[in-house]
Amino acid sequence: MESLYRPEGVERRWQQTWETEGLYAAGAGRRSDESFVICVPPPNVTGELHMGHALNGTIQDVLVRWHRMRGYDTLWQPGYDHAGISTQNVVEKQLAAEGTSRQAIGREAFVARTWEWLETTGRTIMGQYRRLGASLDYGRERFTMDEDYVRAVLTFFVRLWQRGWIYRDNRIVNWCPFHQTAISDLEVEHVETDDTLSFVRYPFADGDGLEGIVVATVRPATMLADVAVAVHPDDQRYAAAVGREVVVPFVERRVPVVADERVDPEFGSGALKVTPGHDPTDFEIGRAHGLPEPMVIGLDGRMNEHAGRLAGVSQSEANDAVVAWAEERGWLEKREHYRHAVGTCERCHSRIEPLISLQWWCRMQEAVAPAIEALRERRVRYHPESQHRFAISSLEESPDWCLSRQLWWGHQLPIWYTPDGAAVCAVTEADAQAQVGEGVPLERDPDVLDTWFSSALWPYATLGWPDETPELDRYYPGDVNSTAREIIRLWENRMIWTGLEVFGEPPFHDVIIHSTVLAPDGRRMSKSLGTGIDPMEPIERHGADATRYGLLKISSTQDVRYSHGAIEEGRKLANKLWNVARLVLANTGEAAPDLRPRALEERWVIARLDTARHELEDCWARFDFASATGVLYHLTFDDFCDWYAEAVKPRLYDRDDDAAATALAVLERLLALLHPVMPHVTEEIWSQLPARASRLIVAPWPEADARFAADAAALDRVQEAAAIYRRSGVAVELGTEDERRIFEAVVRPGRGQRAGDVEAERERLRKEVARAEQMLANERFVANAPGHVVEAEREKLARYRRELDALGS
RNA sequence: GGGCGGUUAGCUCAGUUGGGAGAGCACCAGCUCGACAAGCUGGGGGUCACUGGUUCGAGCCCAGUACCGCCCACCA
Repeated sequence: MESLYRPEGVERRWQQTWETEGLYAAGAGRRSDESFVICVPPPNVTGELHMGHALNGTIQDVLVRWHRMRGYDTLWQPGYDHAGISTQNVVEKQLAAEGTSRQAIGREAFVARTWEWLETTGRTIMGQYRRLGASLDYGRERFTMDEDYVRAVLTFFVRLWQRGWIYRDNRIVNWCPFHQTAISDLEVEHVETDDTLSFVRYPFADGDGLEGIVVATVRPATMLADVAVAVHPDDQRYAAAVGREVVVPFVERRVPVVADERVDPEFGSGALKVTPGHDPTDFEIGRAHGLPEPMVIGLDGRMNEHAGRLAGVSQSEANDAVVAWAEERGWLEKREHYRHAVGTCERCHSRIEPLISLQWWCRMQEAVAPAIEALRERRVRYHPESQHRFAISSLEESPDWCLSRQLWWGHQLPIWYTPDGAAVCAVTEADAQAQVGEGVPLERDPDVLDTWFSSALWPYATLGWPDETPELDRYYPGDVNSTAREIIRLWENRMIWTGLEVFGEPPFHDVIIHSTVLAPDGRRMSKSLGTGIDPMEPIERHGADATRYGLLKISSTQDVRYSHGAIEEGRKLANKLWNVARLVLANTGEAAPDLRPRALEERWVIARLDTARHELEDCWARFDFASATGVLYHLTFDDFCDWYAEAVKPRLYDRDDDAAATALAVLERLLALLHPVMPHVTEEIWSQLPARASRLIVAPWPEADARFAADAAALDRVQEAAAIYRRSGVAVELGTEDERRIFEAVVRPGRGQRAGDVEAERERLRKEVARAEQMLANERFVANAPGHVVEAEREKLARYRRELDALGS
């Protein structure tokens, strides 16, 4: 064994071994009927592992490995999301580079081309998960476009249809002119943008031309589709105007002035031009007042055929034309700089065009009610608690879900139209035909479903639903789900309500919302900012174990900075472990692991290991992974290496059989405790221990062992004496042979120890004594402080006095 | 605008019923002994963002302020 632990080869070797030996598969090492199930958030099939995946993968793997060691039937379900827009985007770009387009090659060829691309280039992340040491059951990989999965999606859609929650309506949507599709509110990214606010006068139709109402707009081109001017009902400035008519500039159309509470009297002039066709608020006002809904902007983002002489021109040209027209007539009051948030497509960053379009929707209110109840009753709990409240309020606010997308890559809607326009919904065309009768021609709706629709079924569609499968029976409902904060609405909440809809039970009982990992400078990690750090880099440099440890260590709060130091600490820990194992292995001869504690340091370290076991279990149960790393670090460095190993070392050199057998046994326990976080180095060392019954990955998690709990403080006197000696050079008298032996072994007095400063140490202790005396002399403290606090203070005082006494005065 | 998180050592961060300010890294010094390309030991270094309040006692609880960040949001 080399003295420097080199993770590269070791980690890859174990990753392969575990997988080929079937130890990642569901049920490996199972010793109990209880199951433990996590489904991985299906990454985009086009994507690569980023830091968030690495942290999330580590968190899930720790829980899975811990439960596997405890004998649960564990299943960690892997797979991919087809990522509708994203994937279509990639392939379209390729086609563009080849001088063609999806329209040119047609839908069938396009979909075939996408599949082809996926086979060659997609699906890279699971390889990266393997490199992280993630013990997913890779043999069960599922894809949201698998044949069976598609059937699940369509079946669920039909179910919603039968519930009466699916409807088709002309409503305002977020239209991406680049992707040529509607996208949901949640896919719109608001970006601060510099703009110009134009104040334009709308003269009264029956006035002399100078009077009128001034409105403010950043998009003068939409004036062509204005159907009213709205003011707040309580706004006295305009009270007299309500009911009159004004003339829309440029188009010179007469429109009414209406009163509506959605208008903010504080903004601009307090009057709002109403354009139901191109603005969400205006759309609502329009519907409330029964106004028409003309549109002047087309699906390509340019002015359409209803824009009169501006038809075909760009919006910015149209803006200029309208403003110029108003200015010529003196109807332009002013223009001012204006900075505001503009909706953009999160994939292509095109400016979103709100426009009215005919789409399929899902009514949400009734659908999510059971989920809200489940969350309130804590049958599902989000962690941390703040996210639980957020999840509930998100569900309460659920707007109807726009399900249709004008894409080709995805699950085509299971809806067919008859020649007279009636829509029927069925999983297969044959079923649809049966509904309308033989001989009636049917045409399938060309749209596909929102990508998140299929993700919402992930926990059970991966287990074979809608068929009744043994997997579904055994592994649904699952246990935990872990994901990023930003997809609580998009994914997490939807899995909960669909699971309740189908099974009456939520798909898991705990949801971990993990930290967002920011760049070291505190900015968001992103490719476009150049702040991204590829997790493969620390993995290759310092090892997956070190990276896992480091990511868990920093994951204490909701936004955390990536820290190289934390990963470095993980590397140190792995190296330390490796070396203490060398010490033990090199000096235990033919001994086999057997717990035969004969000496103080052995009973003590067993007690310490048991305390750490308990603390770790507590951490895992509370999903407090950051604290767990601290427990492991101090257990290894301070307790195991600095005290136990140093104390027992001379006995190992002397070939003490009991010490050797015990050393191997306590090392086993240490490795088991570390395994969920640092699986590779622990398995590597484990494989070199004699008499292995199994791999560490499926070895039993240490049982509670309270036999030596009373010895947890056994080294206190020695540790006290060591501290005094190291600072002052004075060796304090110790009571027992064991204590003196350990002191000699660990502190090694006389070997290069510098003189120390006795007087400085006395002074330090005198101050402590004085402070403690003062505390205890304070009657209010003694009367009000909890008993254990006062008692602790008394003990401290006694100890300091003892130590001072030992130094002589 | 709403919600949430953060502000503690040079850096990254712990600090869980309020009870002597901590860790890792970095820095300085000593040691080097048969695991440790290092390790061990000791040390310097902090108005716990700010202002009030509650309390015998506040990093922690309350009110407010200021910055930083994340998410959400239709103010044209």
